[in-house]
Amino acid sequence: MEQVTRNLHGQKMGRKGRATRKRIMDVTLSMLEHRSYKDLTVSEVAAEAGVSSSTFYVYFKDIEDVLFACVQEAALDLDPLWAILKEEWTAENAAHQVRRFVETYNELWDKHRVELRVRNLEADQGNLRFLNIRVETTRDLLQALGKKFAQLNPSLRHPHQLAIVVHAAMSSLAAQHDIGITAATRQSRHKLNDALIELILAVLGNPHSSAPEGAAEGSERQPRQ
Amino acid sequence: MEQVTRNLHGQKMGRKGRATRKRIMDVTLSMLEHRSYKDLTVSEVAAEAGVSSSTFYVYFKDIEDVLFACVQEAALDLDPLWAILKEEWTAENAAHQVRRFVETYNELWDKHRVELRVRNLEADQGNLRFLNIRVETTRDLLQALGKKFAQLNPSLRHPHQLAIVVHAAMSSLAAQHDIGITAATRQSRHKLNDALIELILAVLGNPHSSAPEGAAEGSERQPRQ
Amino acid sequence: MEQVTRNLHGQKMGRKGRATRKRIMDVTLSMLEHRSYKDLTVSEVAAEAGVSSSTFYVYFKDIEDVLFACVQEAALDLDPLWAILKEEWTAENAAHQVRRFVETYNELWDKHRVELRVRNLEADQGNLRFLNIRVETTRDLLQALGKKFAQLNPSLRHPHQLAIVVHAAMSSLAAQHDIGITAATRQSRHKLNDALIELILAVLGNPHSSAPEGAAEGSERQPRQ
Amino acid sequence: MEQVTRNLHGQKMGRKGRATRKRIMDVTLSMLEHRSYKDLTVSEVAAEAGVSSSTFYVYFKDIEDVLFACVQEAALDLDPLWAILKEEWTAENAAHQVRRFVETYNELWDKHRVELRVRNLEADQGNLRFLNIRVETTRDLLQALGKKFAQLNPSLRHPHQLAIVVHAAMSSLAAQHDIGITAATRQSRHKLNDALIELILAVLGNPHSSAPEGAAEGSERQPRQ
DNA sequence: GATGAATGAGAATTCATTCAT
DNA sequence: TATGAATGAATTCTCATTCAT
Repeated sequence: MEQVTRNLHGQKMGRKGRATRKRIMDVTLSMLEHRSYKDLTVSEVAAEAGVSSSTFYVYFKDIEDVLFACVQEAALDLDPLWAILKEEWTAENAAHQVRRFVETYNELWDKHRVELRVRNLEADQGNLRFLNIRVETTRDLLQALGKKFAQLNPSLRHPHQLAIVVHAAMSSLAAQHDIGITAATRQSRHKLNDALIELILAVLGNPHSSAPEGAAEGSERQPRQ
Repeated sequence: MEQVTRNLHGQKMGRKGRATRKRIMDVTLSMLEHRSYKDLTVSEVAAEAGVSSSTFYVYFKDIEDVLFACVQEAALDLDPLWAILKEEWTAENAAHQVRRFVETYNELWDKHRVELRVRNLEADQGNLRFLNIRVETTRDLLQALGKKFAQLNPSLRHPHQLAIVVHAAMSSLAAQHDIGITAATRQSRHKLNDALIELILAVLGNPHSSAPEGAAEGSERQPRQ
Repeated sequence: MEQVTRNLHGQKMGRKGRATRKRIMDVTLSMLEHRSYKDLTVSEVAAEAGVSSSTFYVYFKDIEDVLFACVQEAALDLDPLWAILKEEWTAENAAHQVRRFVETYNELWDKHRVELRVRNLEADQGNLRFLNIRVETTRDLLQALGKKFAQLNPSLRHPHQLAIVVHAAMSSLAAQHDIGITAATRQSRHKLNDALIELILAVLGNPHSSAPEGAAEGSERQPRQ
Repeated sequence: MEQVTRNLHGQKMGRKGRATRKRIMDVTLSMLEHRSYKDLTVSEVAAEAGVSSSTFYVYFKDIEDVLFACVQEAALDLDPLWAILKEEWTAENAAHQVRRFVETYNELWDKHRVELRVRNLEADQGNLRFLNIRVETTRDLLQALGKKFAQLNPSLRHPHQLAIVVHAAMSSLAAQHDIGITAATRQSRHKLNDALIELILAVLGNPHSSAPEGAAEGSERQPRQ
């Protein structure tokens, strides 16, 4: 992904220009934490960013344009997941690796919640460029995850589809989790992760049970089956 | 859910009024099959429904209001799922019942795709009334599903959470499936369902293999390992 | 002023019809106690009166029409003032009569505040029928008042103009007095009346000082000059 | 009263912006000379000012908002009255000063008739910001006038209330005077002023007779009794 | 005597967008 | 690099008003 270096007027951006552009992006994201996408206006974003709306148009075509830029940026941030996938997954550490994968995935959603939510929202409605970037950023990852599954349990009939399903569950849970943040729902996030992991391990042949590592947060004792 | 009997002008609705109201709802849903929610306008909807936009405002406050009414209506249509949950789930028929549940769930999404997508989209953005109706319509269902899981596999640590996770996967898959409908994606839908079912059965202790029943639509039958 | 006996559809009004018509008038007046005339709508008035807006049009052409009817009704209620003017005003009872006149005038405003305010508001903006009814209801009264003035102090250069001026003061004070009703402003109303009466008596040659009759309300003792 | 420096879009107003804003205010006032307040529309005002209605909303929220700005401006124009109140009022010149005060007051109404009428109309209906500005602009003035009264006639029981009453009369007369301008009513304005002045002087102890100074316009001079 | 139902007409309002500076 | 100023073009929205029942 090449660096954006010129604004929409074709001018090379200097330090100040880049700062303004970044500010608009940041402000847009932070506004979306509390407001609905469909009600966000250029003037409001500009005002919040401390520039006039004319200035907005120096850097972006419209709000969607800003958000696409944000989504692109967020898409670069998959390294932590790849790191895990590049390690060895064995019957012995599968439980551990699966847990790390799920938790890292959640962390990425926490970090890029707004961008990912917008990406999915647009993609689900058929917006092509968001659909593409979702496919592109997910495909290889799910491919790799599917391979891990296949390798851990060679008898799986659809390892790749399984990866897709697991991913569907993860992203759906991650997308919902922060709504109405309360101690109660926070707690249950861990339980949901535990359930998800249990599910995955079961299909992988459940090589080893997985005790949650930071087991402090209210997940109940687990009678070994 | 009590019957709506008065329009926004406080008039009692007669047959004609109810028909007009319904027409606006239907038209809104069908337009959303091909257009983005945030670009839908009252004037367009009204025109498409064959009424003036003033008439629109006799029955609804805005587009969101129409959609909420649609979501409410769709929420009443859960009987098919409840029917399955009210049957006996045994080790012998678990595979069968799980498959029926998943497929029925998919059918409901196919029938109410637009309403459910909008419901989730608004809920995910924190819109309270959509959030509430989502919780309300899902809660008891997942409770019941969790019980089935617990009963089939008493050693499950988090049967209820498992139901939530399974539901997350189902709805995420169902929500995405129609984008760019092609023979290819249709096929993969069956594969994804198979994978999902495999996943569920695995965690339930995989009592019996599940061969897809209506195997007509190109999903490969694969004799178990 | 002949009785209104037919509605705008030309139908003779029976008991029920007259009741509905009256209800609309009453409701309009009472709404104007707390809302601005220019924001009042037919639908709101109708709703408040418990009828549909179609029904409104059976009895009145528009809101102004209702109000004009109200103003006409209020205009019939000048007898208390005429009663005082028909009595004898002598040097001895002048103070007493002036005070009665002023206080009775205030009572009429308290009773018909809304109608009179609307009448003046429309008249001041040049609305002819309101202008006329104001002139008609005031003319003879002021004529008579001027005569009393002339009779009590024959040296007055402009007794009639004086009556007009006095009336201007009275109505202006009466119109403002209820704004922000507090114990404080209520009290000051009596003081203002005292001042007004003092003014009138002064120009009448101040035949006898006028001690406020119900002297309870905080008006100070009055050193004789 | 601090200078308005930003428009409703938050932009700093430059020369051009200020001019446009002023033009809208001027046009609004002049339209109200011949039209009723409640029928004035934003589109009409904008058109008359030679701008689009969008431009109107750059500077004002609605018509009331324009008018409030006008009223604020008019409220600054009380210097001529203050000038008179800062002079010495003696038994010898009282008649002269009172006449000057009354006539100057009338001139201010002639100059700001529309603003003042709207201010009173809104205030009388309970509109708070108009109520406040009326109180604020009148309070000190009446205070000062009351002091003059008290000083000229120390035996007055309610000099301040007297000032209020006198003001009520003045403003009521001034407000009505232009309705149906005719030679006849013009003449009577002078007579009414004369009557008012006579009234005031009477209560002040009538130190000296007051012959109208600019006696050209048909008001009869009447040598005192 | 009353009112559902619908709407025409126009007014309010919003907003993205342009352009000269 | 930034922004006042202005607006076109919709869109929303309101309301009085009509008419058939």
